[in-house]
Amino acid sequence: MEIYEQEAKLYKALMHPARLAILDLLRDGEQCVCHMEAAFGYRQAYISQQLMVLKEAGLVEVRREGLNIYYRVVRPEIFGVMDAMREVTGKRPAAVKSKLKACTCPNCTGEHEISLVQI
Amino acid sequence: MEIYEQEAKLYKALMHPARLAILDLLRDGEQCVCHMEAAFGYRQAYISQQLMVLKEAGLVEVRREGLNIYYRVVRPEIFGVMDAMREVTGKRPAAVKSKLKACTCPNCTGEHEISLVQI
DNA sequence: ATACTTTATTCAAGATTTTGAATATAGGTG
DNA sequence: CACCTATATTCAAAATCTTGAATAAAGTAT
Repeated sequence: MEIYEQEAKLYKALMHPARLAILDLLRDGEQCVCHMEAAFGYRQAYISQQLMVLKEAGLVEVRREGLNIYYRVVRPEIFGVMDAMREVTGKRPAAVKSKLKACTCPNCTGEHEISLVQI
Repeated sequence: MEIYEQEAKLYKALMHPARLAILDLLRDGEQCVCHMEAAFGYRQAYISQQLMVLKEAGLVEVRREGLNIYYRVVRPEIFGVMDAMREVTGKRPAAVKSKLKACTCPNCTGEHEISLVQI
């Protein structure tokens, strides 16, 4: 039964709305924590806690660049799981382009456009 | 964010080894509770509790036939989620043919062979 | 060094899950 | 009806999850 235990742990990592939202935001590549604050309006400590859960599950990894810390998904197959779940519910989340104004990371201030969550 | 909440509830239903095992057993059609007792060695009350979780999540439904009660999956798309998760872990569970000896339901006593979990 | 920014950790109270034990219910049989 | 069998429900203690508040740490800039 230990395979089921391993799977159960991964489902547990997905078992939270904020973590699902974070993973969706990471679909098109790494994002800094400030992005997630700006996108969702959660407090920083809260996001950091949820990111730790994803990291302990082995789903994301971290990279530091100056002041900012970027998270990325290291098991892209997890998006297959999320897509399959949307076949069950029949719904998909809206893009999160809105309310990204407050982010101050170098990727966002000025030059490039905000990346969307395209599903 | 309510879509994420709905998804999170479904992941929560999958977040338990016993429930994953039960769903695998239901891959090839309905099974009575006694099957699950025989297949996994869990006590009856325990299985019944896990089945209630799956039922409340809307993943399974029930049919009574005489003394026996048969559960079946009503959202087969959930198997797509489970298969996708096995792409993440790279492992798949073994068939559960073994230890089904003790089951006494009419489908098992004598006439037909036990159905396997074929993935 | 000092101050500031970004992110991480710790702590604790409340909520929820897990699990076993005991008991209840519902249908079948004699 | 009395009894048996198969399954469901209830209850409670232990474990875990959630969430906010406070604080720490690590890097940058002056």
